[in-house]
Amino acid sequence: MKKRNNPSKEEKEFLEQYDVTKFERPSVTADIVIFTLDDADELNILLIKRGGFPYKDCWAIPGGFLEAGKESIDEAAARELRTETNIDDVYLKQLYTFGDLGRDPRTTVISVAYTALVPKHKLDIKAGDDAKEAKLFAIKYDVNGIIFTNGNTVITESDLAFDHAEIIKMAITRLRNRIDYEDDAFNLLKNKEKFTISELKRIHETIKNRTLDLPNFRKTFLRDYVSTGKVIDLNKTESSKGKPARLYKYLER
Amino acid sequence: MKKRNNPSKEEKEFLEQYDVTKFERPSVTADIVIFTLDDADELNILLIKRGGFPYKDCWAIPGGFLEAGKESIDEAAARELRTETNIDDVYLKQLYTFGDLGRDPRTTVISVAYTALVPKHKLDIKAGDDAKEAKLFAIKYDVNGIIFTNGNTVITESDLAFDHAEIIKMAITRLRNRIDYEDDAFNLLKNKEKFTISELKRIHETIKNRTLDLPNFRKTFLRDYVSTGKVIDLNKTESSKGKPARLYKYLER
DNA sequence: CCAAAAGTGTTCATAATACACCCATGC
DNA sequence: GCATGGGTGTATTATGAACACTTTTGG
Repeated sequence: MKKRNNPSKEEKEFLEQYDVTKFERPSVTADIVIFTLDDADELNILLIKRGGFPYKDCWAIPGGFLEAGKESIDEAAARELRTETNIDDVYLKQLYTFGDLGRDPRTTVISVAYTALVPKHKLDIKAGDDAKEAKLFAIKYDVNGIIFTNGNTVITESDLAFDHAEIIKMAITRLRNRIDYEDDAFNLLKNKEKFTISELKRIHETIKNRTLDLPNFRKTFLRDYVSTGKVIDLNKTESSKGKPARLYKYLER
Repeated sequence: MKKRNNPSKEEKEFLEQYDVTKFERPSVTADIVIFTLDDADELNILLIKRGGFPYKDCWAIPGGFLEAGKESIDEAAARELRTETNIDDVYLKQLYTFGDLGRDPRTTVISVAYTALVPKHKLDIKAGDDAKEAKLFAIKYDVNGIIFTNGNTVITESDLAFDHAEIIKMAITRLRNRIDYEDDAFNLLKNKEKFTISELKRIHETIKNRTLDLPNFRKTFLRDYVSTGKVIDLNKTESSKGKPARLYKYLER
């Protein structure tokens, strides 16, 4: 926090008498779009089934009210992520703030939305306070737009609570736009310290929703990451089927 | 707003009894970084001198509290912009939401920051409620970082209230990153319906803080805007000094 | 030997950059 | 005619995409 230059006695008195009820205040929530890749390399999102009103039994992205004075909004988002998935220290970035009138039927609720990128094995999903269920859903598209599937369950945009469909769509768009010039994709690797070019390519393919050419992907990877020192070549290989693949390690910051 | 599927009687009762005081609520403000170009084609920002505590007599970006229930945050931002500059219908986009603990000494204040791009002649600057003065400042840089100058007045980062220096710096960075692939620059033209390539080039140069090559700028302009139909050639010219320049018109959306 | 996946090399189209030079106006 | 800014053309290099081909493993 920025340091202030000598608050005067006058100012101190003002602050002590400041009436916190002077303005009509909204509630503020931190809501999180949690992305991961499933074993079939499909983009998944964590949704919870709401246990309470409003939108009881509708699916929603996890989130919760900011406890004003106790935590920053970033901390509120991190707390919600921890509550729902038992993880800490993952990619968690602010997406956008939603504050239309009537987006929550109770009262004015400003939602500060975040995007989290998490490798699936780190997720320990548990339904939080207000949630009956919490599940991962694959993101697919059909004529009517985006859909979310998990086994027999199919969720459409209109099945989602509040304006969460809009939030999710913005999160996907942002993720797609960022992937070519930001390091976001590395956060979805099973292991950032030991991965192959093909693994990283599959993440890019999932996010962009199209196949990529491996030789070309390799070329740009070597140019943009290895040559610049952001990624180091471990000089080791790993084999499964076919020719053993070279292993790389992503260096944070 | 999304339509909800048949709120049950049970849900209606819940909503009627909902206690709005259940959670500790923060205050929410909409604060605006207003950019314009002065007659010397320098990037300017509107700052106000705070008339009340906290940070009395410090310079700040204009903004004000969201009147929850009466307006959306976007509307609050538009209202603040109108109050301070008497303008409507200009570029106004959400930038980022700032919600660190202690960023406002009174109480928890979440600030939803916006960026406005306005041609200077549209600005009718007036000091609002809480402001003693409102003035445009040229944005410059020196060893200690960003500074704001207007005649003899020089404002440094530490002269700004709250975390407004951080907000302004983020706004500049975002503006710079967007200018190559978004149409933002057109909003700073004196007249979007009638402008020359050189006028647009000067805006790009100001924002990027470096000179550009006119032949190359023209080429990309013709390729990205004229050929795509986003801008039309008016087939007219305007002369001042040197060869008369061809006039273009930007088509909104 | 064969399938499968990794890795190399070549070609082509497009884009960014630098810069030499010509054009139309006012004075 | 000459200074001034507008406008054209060309060469160089970087980037993105398509694709043919080779290499190394497991079975």
